[in-house]
Amino acid sequence: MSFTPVQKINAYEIIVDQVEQAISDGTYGAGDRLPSERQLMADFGVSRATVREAMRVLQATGVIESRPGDPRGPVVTAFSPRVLEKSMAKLAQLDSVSRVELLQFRLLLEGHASLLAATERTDDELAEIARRGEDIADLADQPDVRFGERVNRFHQAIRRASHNQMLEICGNVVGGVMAEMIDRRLTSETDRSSRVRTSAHDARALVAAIRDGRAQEAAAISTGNIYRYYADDLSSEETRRLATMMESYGAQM
Amino acid sequence: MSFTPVQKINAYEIIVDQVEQAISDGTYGAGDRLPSERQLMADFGVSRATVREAMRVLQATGVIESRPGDPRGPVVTAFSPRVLEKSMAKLAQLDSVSRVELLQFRLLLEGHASLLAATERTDDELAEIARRGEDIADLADQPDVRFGERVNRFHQAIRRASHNQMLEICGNVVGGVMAEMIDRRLTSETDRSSRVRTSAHDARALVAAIRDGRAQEAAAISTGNIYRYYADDLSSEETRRLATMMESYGAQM
DNA sequence: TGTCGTTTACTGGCCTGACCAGTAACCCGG
DNA sequence: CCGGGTTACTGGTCAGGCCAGTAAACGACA
Repeated sequence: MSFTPVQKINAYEIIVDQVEQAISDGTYGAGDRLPSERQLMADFGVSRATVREAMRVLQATGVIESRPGDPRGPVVTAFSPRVLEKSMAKLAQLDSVSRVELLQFRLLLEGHASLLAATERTDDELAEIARRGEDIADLADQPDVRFGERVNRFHQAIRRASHNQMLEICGNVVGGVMAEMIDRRLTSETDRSSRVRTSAHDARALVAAIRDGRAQEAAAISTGNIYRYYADDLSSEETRRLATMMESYGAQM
Repeated sequence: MSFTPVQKINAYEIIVDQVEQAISDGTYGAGDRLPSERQLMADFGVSRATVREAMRVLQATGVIESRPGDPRGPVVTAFSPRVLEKSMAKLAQLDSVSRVELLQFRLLLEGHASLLAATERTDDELAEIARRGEDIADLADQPDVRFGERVNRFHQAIRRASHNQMLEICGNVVGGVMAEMIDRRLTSETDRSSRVRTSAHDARALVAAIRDGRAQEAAAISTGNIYRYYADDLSSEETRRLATMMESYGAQM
């Protein structure tokens, strides 16, 4: 016989749980309106302060949105990756998550996004990918535009064409975090222009591979490009930890 | 010239931002104590209700923990993936995410976890993996123990040995969601025992591959096993969407 | 009849002030 | 030096109130 530890639950938590339950069992769906705070206060038999704390939590976790003055009450929001992004960004910036881990994870996501995009993409998506790819080359004449962000948009189009939402969202998060890191670090102009050149070149090759459905090649190009971007800064230990993964994609190191 | 949309910021949000800022710039670190609500109320020049709403948000996002009666005030918590897990779980349970997408994503994570574990694992981790693998075989005599959960624990040990926290956390979430799906669906006893047998067999092969550092093989076994588990239920279209990925791991379909 | 401003009845945001149960440091008697 | 009671705090919750904002209902005017 085992005892389960008693965990005292605050009043506001009960409200949060009930609302989440009501949403997950379909009582409320995206776009529906919750009762007003004053109504909830009567329904749950608690004070308004307690209701408000519960609303704050639901709002912070991306479950509802509320706006002062709207007589229709708080609205149940459709899923948005905002919360996911924030917590993942926090994880990524954490000291305990090393650069290698982040890079490994990114290679993994981008590699497979390219792989899937090569077979799943529609023609419209291919066109969008190609357009974003050309945008990178244009960077050569635009010294003030952020490089990391532009490249990330290219990869974003690929992730979308993978037709896998989990992959897409997670990739967007990690890609966004790393793009920001790049733009914060990139200072030297000569360095920038050389990076623009190689990235634009890789992008064209990648677009071609995706166009022709050469999935493995697409993955190899994609991961190879990302890898080479960071290669200079890596220690030998870090390089070793990436080797197995790069090999699995058949990419050049 | 572009204008940025005005975004009204609530009082509590300002408090949240300031506290998060103070933590990210090192003013407060894990384990440190925030001032009491009454003190913060004086510091920020707001009412206690507002301070409390801010505290609730910080608590919900896993930044602080607070306990009634503690004269030392709320404690700044070390990062915990709890929030990330929750939002990830929400993503995985999203209706718009299809079975194939979830399975694709899982194959991706488990495949690379096995790949990395083969080269990065310590001896202790290998022992733990082997132990969890044998636990699966034991299931044959324990009809009441949940199959999906047990297999997930095995994979969990592998994910841990990959030495990549992002991979580990995401894998745990997706693995957990799918394990639950399995246990909800698995009813027939003859079906169960046959699945136990094949899974136990695959687990032994996987442990051996990881032990010997045969990374690619480990990934192939891992993904192959997971795939075969669901293969019967897949439509031909779903099978097609998985083919490219399975091929990239060199796994049998 | 249809349009457009105004009213109105709400909404959420925030404040004040209060009571309670819990905690841990402090202090004092042994 | 030690142990138990005291005390000064903590967070949890409540009641009631004011404000600015919103949108729907309304009514006047064309």
